[in-house]
Amino acid sequence: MAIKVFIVDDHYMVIEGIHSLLQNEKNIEWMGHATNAASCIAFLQQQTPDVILMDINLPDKSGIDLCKEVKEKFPGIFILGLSTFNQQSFIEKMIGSGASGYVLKNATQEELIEGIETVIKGKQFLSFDAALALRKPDTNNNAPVITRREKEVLELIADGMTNNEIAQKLFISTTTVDTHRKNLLAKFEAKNIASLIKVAVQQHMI
Amino acid sequence: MAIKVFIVDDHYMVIEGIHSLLQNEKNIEWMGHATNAASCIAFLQQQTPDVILMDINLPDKSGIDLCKEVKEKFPGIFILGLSTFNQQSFIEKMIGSGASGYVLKNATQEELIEGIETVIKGKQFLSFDAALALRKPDTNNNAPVITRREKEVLELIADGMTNNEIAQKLFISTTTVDTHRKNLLAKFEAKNIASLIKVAVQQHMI
DNA sequence: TTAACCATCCTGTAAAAACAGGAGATTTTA
DNA sequence: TAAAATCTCCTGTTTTTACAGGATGGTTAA
Repeated sequence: MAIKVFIVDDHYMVIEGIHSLLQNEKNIEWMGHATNAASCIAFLQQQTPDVILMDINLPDKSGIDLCKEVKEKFPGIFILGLSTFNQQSFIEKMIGSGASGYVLKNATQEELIEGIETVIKGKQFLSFDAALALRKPDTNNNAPVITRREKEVLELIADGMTNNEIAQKLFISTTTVDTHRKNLLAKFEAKNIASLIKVAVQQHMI
Repeated sequence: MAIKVFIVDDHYMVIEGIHSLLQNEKNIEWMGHATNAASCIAFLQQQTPDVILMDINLPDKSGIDLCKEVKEKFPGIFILGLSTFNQQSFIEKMIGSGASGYVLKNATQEELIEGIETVIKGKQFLSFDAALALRKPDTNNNAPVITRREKEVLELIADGMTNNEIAQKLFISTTTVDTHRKNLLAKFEAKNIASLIKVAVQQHMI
């Protein structure tokens, strides 16, 4: 029996690309597509695919949230994440929300089909690059591990607040905020906040 | 005579999608694809397409730079930008670098073909959404227009350099760097450099 | 050909960040 | 439980930014 595949992505060209990659596979049945989370849910109330290929960037809600919703309402459906980003945090969140794996949009036909055939068996599938990212944490990635409080302070700094303002907002001393700032600079190996913010935004940490 | 089309995009699924959208068009000849700027240039030294569909995000250099390079070396080729982003600044830069227009990746088959057929005549083509973005300047987009020198200074600030260091690097006075910094803060309506850098990186200005 | 814009430079002051070098209390984890 | 990590706080000093309010010459575009 063919594997029933449905796709959710807001880019028509990606939908067409995947359709094209899968159309000659006898083992795979194309059920159609949705370009947003709402119409995906509407479709699932009518029909039940085996695997959903799901973008993490949708116009109405994030793929991570949609993933969670689908897994709650339709736990039997396997979800394979789909994204241009190769970010450890996204991969982890997607899998944390119930996805069985992850395929990059620059994956080949073979990888895509292998991914679908792997997750249908209940196994996990990670694209080559994605697997690499999970296996060696923070090698190329100079984004450090920061604590919850440090992240909180960092976000307020990035919003333009001074140490004093942050201290008042968090009900802590200005010197404490300064310490967090100091530790952030050390962890990022940054010379000042300007270069730190650049890296943090580029790494999607804020 | 069929229009010879070449595509540069690092996502295999997008390449497949466009191929699929164009394969039944008798008026269009598919020349193939490149997944990075270097192999695109190498291809152009062998063969000459009429239109290049070009992503703005490539692994080795930005589509904006590649666009400039192609137009210098092969001025007869028309370039149609291709992106998931619908950012005014990107559209403007792409066209400023010699592109004849812009198609979004969520465009339909009709839009894509219309785009190709329009630019081949030497006319400009802008996707519906892109045209809208150009028509209402800076409604959603709070990214200001900055000068070349300001951008240069901004990038050095984001790299962690102080006013003094930047002044030495650019052979100008520290007070001049301070003035640029002052003007940047005013243009971005930012309280300090931290919040400015955040916005600049998010808007892909640096 | 003016006006607008751009890049350059200046003096001065106040605020904030960066840097050094601590230390105590709590929470997490091995 | 003991070590490690985290969060909290402190006193200083130096460097850097931010802000105010100018000015000059050059380029560009109505």
